[in-house]
Amino acid sequence: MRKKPRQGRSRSMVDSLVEATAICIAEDGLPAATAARIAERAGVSVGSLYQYFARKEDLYAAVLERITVGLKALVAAEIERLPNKSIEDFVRDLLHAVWSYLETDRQRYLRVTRYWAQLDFVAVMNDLERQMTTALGVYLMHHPARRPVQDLPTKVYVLVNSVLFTIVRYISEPSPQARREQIIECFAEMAAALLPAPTKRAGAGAPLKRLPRSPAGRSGTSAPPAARSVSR
Amino acid sequence: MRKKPRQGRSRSMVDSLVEATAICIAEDGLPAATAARIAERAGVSVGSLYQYFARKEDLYAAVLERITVGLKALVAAEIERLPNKSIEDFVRDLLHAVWSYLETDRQRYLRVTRYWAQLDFVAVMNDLERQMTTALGVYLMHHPARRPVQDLPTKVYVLVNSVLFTIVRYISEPSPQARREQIIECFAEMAAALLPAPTKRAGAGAPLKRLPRSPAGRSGTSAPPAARSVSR
DNA sequence: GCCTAATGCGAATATTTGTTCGCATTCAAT
DNA sequence: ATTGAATGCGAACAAATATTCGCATTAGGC
Repeated sequence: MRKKPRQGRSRSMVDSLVEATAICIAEDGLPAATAARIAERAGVSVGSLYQYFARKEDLYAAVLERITVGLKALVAAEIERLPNKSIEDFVRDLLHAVWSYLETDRQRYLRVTRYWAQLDFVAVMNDLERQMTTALGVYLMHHPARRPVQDLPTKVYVLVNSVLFTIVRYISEPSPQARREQIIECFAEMAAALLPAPTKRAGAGAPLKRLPRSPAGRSGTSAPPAARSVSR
Repeated sequence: MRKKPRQGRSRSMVDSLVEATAICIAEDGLPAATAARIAERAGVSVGSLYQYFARKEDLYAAVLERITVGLKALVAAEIERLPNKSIEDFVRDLLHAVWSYLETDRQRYLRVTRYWAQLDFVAVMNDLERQMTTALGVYLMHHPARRPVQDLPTKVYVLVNSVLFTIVRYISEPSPQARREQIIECFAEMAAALLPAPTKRAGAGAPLKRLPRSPAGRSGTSAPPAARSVSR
């Protein structure tokens, strides 16, 4: 950012500029998000735009930052609740939360994320991965299954990528065949298969049937005392 | 295409133009793939370019077409061999093939695919999905498991998207933690969990351990006749 | 109410890009 | 060798875009 907004009006202008950028990208695509159009949408002049953002890429970065902050907070909050849940419920709840978040404001964030290759979304995903890996690592240490989980980082890498990109892709073509609920269930199943749950019943590692969204996570595993959440 | 190349030299020019477009996109990104740059890379003039392609978007489409043809052929070939394999082996082999294909020529195709949102890659993915869904539907009809597979189209949708985007993402940031082999194994495991194999051994539905790439699929299942339902 | 720094403006500039057009060159059939 | 069509060229044009700059307006402390 070229200059810091000191007064109230300029702060709100910067804010509406970032928002306008997000709208432009979401509605007309990244190439159409030009300086002039963004300024117009924000109701300010281009001159004012360049007073706070040296290059238009900085605006893109600001949008990404805005998305990221919310996303990270949300994931952190879900991780906080992980110790009391089964992996399956954790994934289910996390996905519902993430999906809802990305869908706010007519899927604004979701549509922006389509251009991840040209924005710098990889950094965000790396963070998410790290966060998830350590959290799940701790969880699995406290809920040891008969069969230890191997290659946890790889599995998290695959799961995080799969989830995010599938959601993003879903808005590009909602596929009448697959509804949101089904997709989420599918991922819950996949995660449970990859990270075997702490054998709550003596049966096989694979989940038997998926219940119609159990009332609340609460699969009676009392969180072991030591080693709390792994917030960052 | 504006005009059809009749003579040999023009045909090869069109070809080198498409190739140059792919290289430009792969190496410097879609926004940098301008008409002038593409023509220069192809060693022809812009005038010649516009003699065969009315708009530069047509060039992008041609690149996508080129990628698609190979990809579809490859998938079709793997599907051909599906009946004699386990799901796990099928996924493993398919992924190796797809990955290798997308990696040819310094990952040229892979890098192009990053811009799927701006090219028209959704149509390709829809095709792949359809192809896979019917193939797996037939397979599951002939290899009924104890627990019937539900929501096959959804699962295929999720798997196809997950696989493709994870591969594409992998080249953006190879993630030292996860190597290619591990990722493929991971997907094989996921697929096997989602589409329960025809219980080759009496044990649980989930695969016990992943063997170090069994010599050849050949899971001796002589297709049972009757065929169970594959609910969709 | 005054004054200075902060803010806001939008016409103007310099590049970049997509696309066209008239002319030169080459091909292939005769 | 001749000839007409196909091909190739790149300067030229128009539109879009990023970014700047001098000037007008406003806010908030005194």
